[in-house]
Amino acid sequence: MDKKLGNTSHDPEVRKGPWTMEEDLILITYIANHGEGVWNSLAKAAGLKRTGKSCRLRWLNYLRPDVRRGNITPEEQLLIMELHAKWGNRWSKIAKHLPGRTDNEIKNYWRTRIQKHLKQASSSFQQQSSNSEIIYHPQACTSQVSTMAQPIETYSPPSYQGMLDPFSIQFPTNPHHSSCCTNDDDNNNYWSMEDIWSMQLANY
DNA sequence: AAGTCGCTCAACCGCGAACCA
DNA sequence: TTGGTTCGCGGTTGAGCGACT
Repeated sequence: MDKKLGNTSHDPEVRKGPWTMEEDLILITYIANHGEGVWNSLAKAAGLKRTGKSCRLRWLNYLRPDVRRGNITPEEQLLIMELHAKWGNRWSKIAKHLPGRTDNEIKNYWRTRIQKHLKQASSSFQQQSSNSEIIYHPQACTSQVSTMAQPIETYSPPSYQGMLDPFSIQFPTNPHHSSCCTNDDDNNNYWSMEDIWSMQLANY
């Protein structure tokens, strides 16, 4: 039993997995009326069969009205790299400097994009270059920052450029739309935050 | 067309910190 | 001070989807 939570993970009453639109609406409506915080009691009071933890995560990472969705901009990417070089994996701290971005989003972005490319870059670096200076170590919290003051595209070694194409910067066509949920025509199974918020406002 | 692979990201888990009675 | 509860963080997992074979 997880003593940190009011509910146990074995509790059949506790729902896990993806949130439904109905659950989202309940959570949004409840927070709109009562405010956020005290997540365990909030979950109970709202009638959600979720842990407080799950509610908090859902709200902070997805439902909050000020959450920015869409691709990370070059400026944001640059900032993430600078701050990561300074602080390491302090995602929440980094997220505070990127308005509308969540720690989870930044963490995922780092792991799936930046870290992967940095690893590849550094390995190709080590293989073919003895006089090049490795300017960044993904895991080194105290690594030099000064040379990081540019996006990956420009600080990467020449041998690395070719593989940057898929990593090239893409500006979001609609920053309010989640890339995974509303990026195509048939969103039968998904809903955008605009949908949810318009429904919530209608209920409010 | 079907199967496989790789990538992305939402969500979960475990732990330590903070808070409170 | 102590023990219980809640919060917040960082690491990890797994479903979904597109690309590739």
